[in-house]
Amino acid sequence: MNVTKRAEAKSRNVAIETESAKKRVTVNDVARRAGVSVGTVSNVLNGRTSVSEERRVEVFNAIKELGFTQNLLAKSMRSQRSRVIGLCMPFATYSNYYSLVDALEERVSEANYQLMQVLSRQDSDKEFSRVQQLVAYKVDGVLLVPSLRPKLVLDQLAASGAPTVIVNRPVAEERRFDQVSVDHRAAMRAVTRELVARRYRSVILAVQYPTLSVTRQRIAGMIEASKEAKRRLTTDVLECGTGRATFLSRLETALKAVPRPATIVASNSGIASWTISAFQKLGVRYPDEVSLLALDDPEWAEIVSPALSVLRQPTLEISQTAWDLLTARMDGDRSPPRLITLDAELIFRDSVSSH
Amino acid sequence: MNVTKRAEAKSRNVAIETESAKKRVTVNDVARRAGVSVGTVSNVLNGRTSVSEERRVEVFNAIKELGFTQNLLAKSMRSQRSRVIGLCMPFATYSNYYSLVDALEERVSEANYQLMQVLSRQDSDKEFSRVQQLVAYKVDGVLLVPSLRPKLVLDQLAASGAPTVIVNRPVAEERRFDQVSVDHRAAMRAVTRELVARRYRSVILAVQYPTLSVTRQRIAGMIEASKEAKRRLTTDVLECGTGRATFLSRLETALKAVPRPATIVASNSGIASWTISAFQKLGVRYPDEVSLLALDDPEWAEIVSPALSVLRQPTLEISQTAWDLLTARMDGDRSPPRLITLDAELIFRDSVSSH
DNA sequence: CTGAAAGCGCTTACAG
DNA sequence: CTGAAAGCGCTTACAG
Repeated sequence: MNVTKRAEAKSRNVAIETESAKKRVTVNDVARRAGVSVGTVSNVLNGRTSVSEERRVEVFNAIKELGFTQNLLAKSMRSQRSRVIGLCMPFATYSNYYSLVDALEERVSEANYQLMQVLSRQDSDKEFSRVQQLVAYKVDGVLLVPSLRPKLVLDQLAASGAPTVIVNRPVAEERRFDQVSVDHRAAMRAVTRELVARRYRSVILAVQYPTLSVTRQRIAGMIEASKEAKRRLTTDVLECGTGRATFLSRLETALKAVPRPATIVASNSGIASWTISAFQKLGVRYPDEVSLLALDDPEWAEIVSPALSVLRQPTLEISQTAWDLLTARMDGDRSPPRLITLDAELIFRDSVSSH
Repeated sequence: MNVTKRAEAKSRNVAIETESAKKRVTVNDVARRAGVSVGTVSNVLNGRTSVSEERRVEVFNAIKELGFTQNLLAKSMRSQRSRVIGLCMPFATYSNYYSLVDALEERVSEANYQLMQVLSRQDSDKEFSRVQQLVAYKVDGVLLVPSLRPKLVLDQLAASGAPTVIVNRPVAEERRFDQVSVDHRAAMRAVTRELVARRYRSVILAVQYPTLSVTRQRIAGMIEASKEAKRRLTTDVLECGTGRATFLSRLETALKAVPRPATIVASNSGIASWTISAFQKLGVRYPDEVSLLALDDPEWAEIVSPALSVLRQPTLEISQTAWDLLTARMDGDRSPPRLITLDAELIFRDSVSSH
């Protein structure tokens, strides 16, 4: 109905400018008004130097008088550049992710691009179809925080030829795209070493997705550090399950079996929050009985008491690096894909005691 | 360089399918392969019934063989419908906002639309230019959480004719667009009444943006409730300022002047978090000395201790309603704009004592 | 420096 | 049910 209305309004009577008839002003109208050709209008619009000052002024006047705005869809289509960036990530509601969105939106919009955002919700089928849409909209580039099984989506991106940067979650064996993330293995090694130095006897890594590349790297880092330790250190991985109730009982069991003093390392702030709840319910006092550390840095870390120790992800640096890599690719950079790792910052607060 | 490369690859040699020559498969190629016209391919693609089963199969085979994917830019341009929704909000990093993004992305993508997201960062100039971009990309509809001074952007949207729904922050005197939000005045009235019933003698509303419509409505609600109260209730508004240090000293001053028992009502979870920090620094114990309540519901409300009392925003309901309104408008609904208000849920936890 | 023409990849009446 | 043609609103070589 809307469309029919528009179609009517448009049929051969461009001159009409009634309130009701939705004026659809194009470069043609501007050209006519300014007494130049559409090519010249286009040249003015795109800031090409080849237009005389006099005509430029005429064109700008016509644009103002007619209230013309460029149709970016048409422009994208003709110039084969959409100036749209696709962003696909598993979630929007974790600190790690919305901080990234915030930082990327800044980069992207300052470079005069738009952000088209989709969520995979950690489901690789959804991820595939969402990214397919992005590709079909001819985004100039894709920023991807991959799901658990990103093989198909990555094949799809490779086939599409869309410049792509993998962010935050490295994909092992993937050599077609740039990747930027924290070195999760080194970070977890550093965390574990620090716990050893503080005379902890056990570390439990609480994870949500055991098969996730990030998780595996963290486990590897934890084990490395425990092997090289002079003191004996028990390490364990706790699968959190999908519900709070499950987690609560698993945590309770795990705590019984573990040599003290022990630390729970929560792989994200969601789990850290579950853990604190669980501690409250179980009557476990931290850090007196068990310590706690989270592998990302929620905004509430300092207002819970005791304050939460965290590994702070370098979100700004990650987003800046990802954007730089992506723009280089969009500008035609054909050099071999790069794997960039950044350092996270370890911040100890009251939730881990010093012994 | 990228563009030149593509242009080369495309010049008249569609048949070539070398690895290097980026195949750009179009409906023309599909039509040729299937031995039908492009019109028929289009009809198949759009699920029109007017195509014989036999041809449909041929077309689908050709699509599969050639690895064809529709160019949604071209489709949008020709059909005058982009199936893209523009979303503009001030921030991405507050619970209120990222929950909304999450819920809206679900609605939007299930309806086979895409989300183009921009942030105004509470700056009306930025808001204006970002929304201009959205309009220029011919989004089919706009969801707007307005900034402080949204007049120009709303005029712009009205002029563009893009169906628009104002979300979360109602704009007074605005009658051109649908609006959906919590009735902030009623909600604050309810909060205040409840505090009166609990024998509180003073309420301080801590706000970030005194001129924001939401803030003014809340103040009005607070004052209404205080006037109707049988017991005397002191009400005050505390401007938080832009930095934590400023806030800390202002809060300290405010607390001295106020009759006890008193409650701080934080207008969002960010301020609630600042307040908790400030309490910790000032050695103020809540709720013993002062109570605390936040007007949105961060995920950390239950893990701080004492647990935070909140007014929970009906994010899911808001996003569902906004989406319903928007789709109706996009489908041509021309009925008078509606102003829909939803109820928020008041949840008392330990941060407000019962006296 | 400027204009006329072709074309980006689709959809949409309109004949047949 | 199907095809040929026009056109969405731009940009881009190419003449002049």
